[in-house]
Amino acid sequence: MGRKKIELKRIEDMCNRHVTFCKRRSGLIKKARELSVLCDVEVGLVVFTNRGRLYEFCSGDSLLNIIKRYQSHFEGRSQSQSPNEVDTKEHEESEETLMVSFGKLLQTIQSHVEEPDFKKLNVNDMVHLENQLEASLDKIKSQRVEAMMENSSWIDNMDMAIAMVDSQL
Amino acid sequence: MGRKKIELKRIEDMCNRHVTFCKRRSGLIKKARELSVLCDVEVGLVVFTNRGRLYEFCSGDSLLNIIKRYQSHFEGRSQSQSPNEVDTKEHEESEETLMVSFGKLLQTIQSHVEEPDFKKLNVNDMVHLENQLEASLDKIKSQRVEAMMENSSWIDNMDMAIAMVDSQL
DNA sequence: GCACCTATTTATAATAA
DNA sequence: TTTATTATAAATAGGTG
Repeated sequence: MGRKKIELKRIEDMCNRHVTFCKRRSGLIKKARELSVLCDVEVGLVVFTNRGRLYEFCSGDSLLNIIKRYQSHFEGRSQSQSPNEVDTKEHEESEETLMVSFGKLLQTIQSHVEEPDFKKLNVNDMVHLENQLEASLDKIKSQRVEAMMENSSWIDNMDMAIAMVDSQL
Repeated sequence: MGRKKIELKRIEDMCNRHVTFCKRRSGLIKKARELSVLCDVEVGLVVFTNRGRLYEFCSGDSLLNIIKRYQSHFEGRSQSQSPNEVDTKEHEESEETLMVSFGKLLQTIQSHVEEPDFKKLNVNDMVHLENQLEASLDKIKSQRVEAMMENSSWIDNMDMAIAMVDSQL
């Protein structure tokens, strides 16, 4: 709905993409609010930019409440995949290999970080490292998700586990 | 956008309300998908009817991941400050502090990875580590983007830099 | 980044099936 | 509930300040 019809794919021009993001983000939030008011339903919405910026909307007090409600919706059953955009990834890579390469990657990054002039690290190198780290993270996540599928009681002791890790860090 | 303009308040006629809900719900989800594709952002959306029925959308694998990311966004600060439509950007953190904490995080993960029974690491711990790593990555990225803004010639020697890093890894 | 503009495209209200 | 129609209201692409 504009001067021109646009394709449904990532807008490549970064500047244009950002302008469109600003406009459509506010449009989406407006629609979410209208739906919640007109139809008397609870709506929760979160948007993460790739820079890690967060935008959110919720119809009630706090999104955390809606999230709780969402999570409790799945308690006691095996986690089913969300119907949208089902992921078909390749899980062929062995866990062993995956972890070794991830470890090496971490070492490389660590050595960079430990350098006193890390801040002067070439920005291009950082981009590359970020991308590799992200890719590794994705693979590990997908493996974890698989593990979760097999052990559906994982959510029960979540709080305890988080507390434990917190104390370690 | 219809034959008539309607007020922004709860539709009292239950039948009409439900028809409107069906139409607008699908419209909202369509908009959410478009935003995520066009602007390359992560979007999570949940809708609860007052009868407890759930409708959801997310741009990635699972809403649970987006929720985790959302929750980790608020870790380590005063809780319960999540007002609607708030742009939560905190770039106040000094680069120095940022890199130190990132380094510590890497060390922690590294020690986990190096353990022989890393594969048996509790899945919940891994989720937590993933989230922290992701958050750190986001912050570093945004700082890098800022740096790029100031030095716009960065793209020129991108290929060379990537080749260099490749040979290091 | 935001506010405004205008030509177009989209969403949808009313209605019926 | 979903689907189709169609007149109309809204959203928004591209642009300017």
